[in-house]
Amino acid sequence: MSLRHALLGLIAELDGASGYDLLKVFEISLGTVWQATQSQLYGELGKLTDTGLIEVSAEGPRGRKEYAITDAGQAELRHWLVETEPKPHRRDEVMLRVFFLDQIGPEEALGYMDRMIDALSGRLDELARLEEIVPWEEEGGLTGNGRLTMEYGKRFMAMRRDWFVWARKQYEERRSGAGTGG
Amino acid sequence: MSLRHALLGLIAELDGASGYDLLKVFEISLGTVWQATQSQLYGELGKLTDTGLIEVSAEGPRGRKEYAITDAGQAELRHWLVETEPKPHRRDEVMLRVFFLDQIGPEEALGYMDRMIDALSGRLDELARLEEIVPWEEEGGLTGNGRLTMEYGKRFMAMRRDWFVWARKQYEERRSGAGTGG
DNA sequence: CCTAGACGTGTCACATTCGACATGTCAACA
DNA sequence: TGTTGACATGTCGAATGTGACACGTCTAGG
Repeated sequence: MSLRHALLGLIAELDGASGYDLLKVFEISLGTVWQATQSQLYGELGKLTDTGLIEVSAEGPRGRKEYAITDAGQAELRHWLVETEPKPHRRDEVMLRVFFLDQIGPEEALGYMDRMIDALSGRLDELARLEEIVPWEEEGGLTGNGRLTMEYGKRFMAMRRDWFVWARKQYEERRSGAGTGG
Repeated sequence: MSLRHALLGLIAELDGASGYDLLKVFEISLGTVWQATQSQLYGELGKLTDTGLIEVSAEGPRGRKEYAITDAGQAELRHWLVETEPKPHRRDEVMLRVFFLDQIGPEEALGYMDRMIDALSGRLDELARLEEIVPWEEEGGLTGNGRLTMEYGKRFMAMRRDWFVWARKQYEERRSGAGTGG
């Protein structure tokens, strides 16, 4: 269960963040690699506080609670980072559909691939635009890792787009091959 | 919820498959894009049968049940494939850790990246070996899509490995830059 | 005959996740 | 003064997923 560790890491980096702040980070910055809903987040903050891995370091207006990581939390974060191995948890709906593309007509299958190629190209454009806007040299915050993640995002989208272009070509070749041959 | 549709698609392609057979497919062939545990799978087969999307087409030795897709199931599968859009559900523990690599010492951070590079290289070797062994020209089954998935797996692993190599270099440059500069 | 191992189905308790709902505060502006 | 919208925290039920357990059958080989 990594939401716990995502929160722990975030609180360690962003000192004095509230649940609301953290939610924004999940939406914007961390969202590429890990997602969390609001109810999940507040629930987990409660559990982490109960377990003593984080603590409420200050309270602000509107019931705002600012969190800080405790020594126990730091130890747990470190343990997770250096002593446990990540297990890839593969679950990809886009690729799952590709698996069953035989089940629908060729027009629709090609349509699906075209839509995916368009969507991925769009995402790549967005990323390129975003990269120009973001103030990379700014102090504090996650921009160091943000840059790495941004590059990963770009490579990932490009790889997928290129694969779809290739798969589409394969599909058409198989199709025309079966048509003229046999 | 895509497990339902993964099963539906599989039963449509592999006629007369049992739960046990399907489990093998998840372990070997489909595992790259979608995972399922045994308890999940049998549970879902029961639900699909109750809903009338699949039916038990034959019973074999050892209580074996063979499943077939019904017209309603075919319609549902088709609906899912052509009329709904996949929502990417990003959750990647390996990349999540990268986000928090600042939290540990440089030796350990570089160690993590090296381990990832090794692991990915290993996976790529495995895939190359597997590709030579698999009888691609065989009739029936998933080899058509298997080939697409195989290529995707190769590109995905290679992309990640290359990214880690790049990120490692970035990390070292930032480190020595901060050390000699400033 | 016995037994190991593949084949085969199923349940149960627990944890995690999701989406919707409920509640309230503070600042800005008409 | 009223109201809009960002800030802010929380609960609840239902769906999903995980790992362990429980049970029974058929085949090959010692």
